[in-house]
Amino acid sequence: MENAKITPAAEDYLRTIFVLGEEIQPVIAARVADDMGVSPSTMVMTLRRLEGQGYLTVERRKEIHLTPKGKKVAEGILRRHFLTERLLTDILGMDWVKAHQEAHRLEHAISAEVEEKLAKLLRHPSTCPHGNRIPGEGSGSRRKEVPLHQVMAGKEVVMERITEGGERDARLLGFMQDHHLFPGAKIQVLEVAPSLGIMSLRVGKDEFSLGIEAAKKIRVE
Amino acid sequence: MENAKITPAAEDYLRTIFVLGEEIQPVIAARVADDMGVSPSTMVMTLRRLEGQGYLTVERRKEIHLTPKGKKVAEGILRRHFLTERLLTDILGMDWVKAHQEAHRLEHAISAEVEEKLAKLLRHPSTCPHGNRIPGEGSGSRRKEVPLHQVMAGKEVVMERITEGGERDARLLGFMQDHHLFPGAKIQVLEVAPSLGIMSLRVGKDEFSLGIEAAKKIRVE
DNA sequence: TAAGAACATTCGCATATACTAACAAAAAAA
DNA sequence: TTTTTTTGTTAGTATATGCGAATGTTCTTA
Repeated sequence: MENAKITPAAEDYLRTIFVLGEEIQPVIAARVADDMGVSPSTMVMTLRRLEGQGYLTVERRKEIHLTPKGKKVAEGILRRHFLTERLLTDILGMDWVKAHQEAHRLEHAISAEVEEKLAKLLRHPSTCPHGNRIPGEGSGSRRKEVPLHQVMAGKEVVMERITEGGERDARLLGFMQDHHLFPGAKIQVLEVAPSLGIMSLRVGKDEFSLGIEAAKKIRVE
Repeated sequence: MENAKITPAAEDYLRTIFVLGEEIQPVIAARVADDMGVSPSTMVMTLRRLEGQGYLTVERRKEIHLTPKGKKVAEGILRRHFLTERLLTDILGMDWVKAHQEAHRLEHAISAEVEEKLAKLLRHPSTCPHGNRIPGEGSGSRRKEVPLHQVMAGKEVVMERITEGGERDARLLGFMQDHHLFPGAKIQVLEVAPSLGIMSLRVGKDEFSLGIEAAKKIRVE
């Protein structure tokens, strides 16, 4: 087949569309443009190119759907992203916050062979440092997870992961690092105040508040 | 200053010009174009851009000279290239031949911070796997080295490095790997036949011939 | 249903990179 | 010095990415 070389930018679009598709129902150009911080006109052109290259289709209702080919690219880039994050944190000792940004650049330069060696070196980790599943490692034995903001006051839950979307929020990541909110951490939900858009949490002996919007990006239990 | 972001392609040009400058006297557009496998017209346009951005100057005699700014970029990319090669060979267990090619892509995606962590993890290696000095590590305590093709028959020498230019020759790299011609290897020069363009070597108990042209890319003693 | 908000599209433009083809200039060889 | 070879330069094209401004569509909501 036309195993045409794909550009970093195209990989980013496909990844975004894929990730977005796991969170919102109809993935539409405006959503993607928002997410990528790109103008509407650029979006139109890019979608045309990607459609022409067989990575996706745009339905009558303007819904964007990845083809198997496009999905494969998206999962591949996600996998390399997560493996790179693990390399950066586990082997190079880089912190949570930066690892994501750095991986975002490196992921496009990693070949199938390096990807393989990396997975081996890291002993085939099943998740990235932020708790997200690494495509292609282990089966989908994902426990039932709940967004943190839906947990009722009084309950204790275990932090599972930050969504892919949340990973890009450096401030949130930094905040979580400061409060030791890592995957596996036990969280006590003290209070939920939707009217204020805030919830109170305790991790260990540390009590603090978190915005509901931010809590939506954290999955627990 | 105008700390403009530099593109991967520009980094490659600057690196090539820098490396070429260590091997041939007047670095001229045609040389660089050859080396990069790019058309003359592309070369002209690119040189204009790079000159306009203050990375280099083109003298009256068409000689290309890097400015301090350009040299800094070139050394930086070389340093990241070599560190990446070490990561690939020493940590990931990748072979000599592939490490170079892979590093060539990864080097452009490595930030100052990752570079630092990498150097630390690798314990500040002074050379790349092919024996080339890593800029910024240790002083220039380079022993006097000689191109292999200038060694007279009967002498025994120690393999020092493959030049940066030679690193890109995958065939040569593979050949050397097959014959255990790594930095530090002892080489006995059995015969030199310039008329045939060939010289005979012995490494351990392995005797073989090598082209003079290839030998020029190997530095010994 | 009419108005406004949200979304998509077109147009014109810009940059970095690269090519071919034609042509000009300079350097080296005969 | 004349010829040949090597180099450099222009011009015209192309692709991938991106922008803003103007214009259409479509959807929602009052």
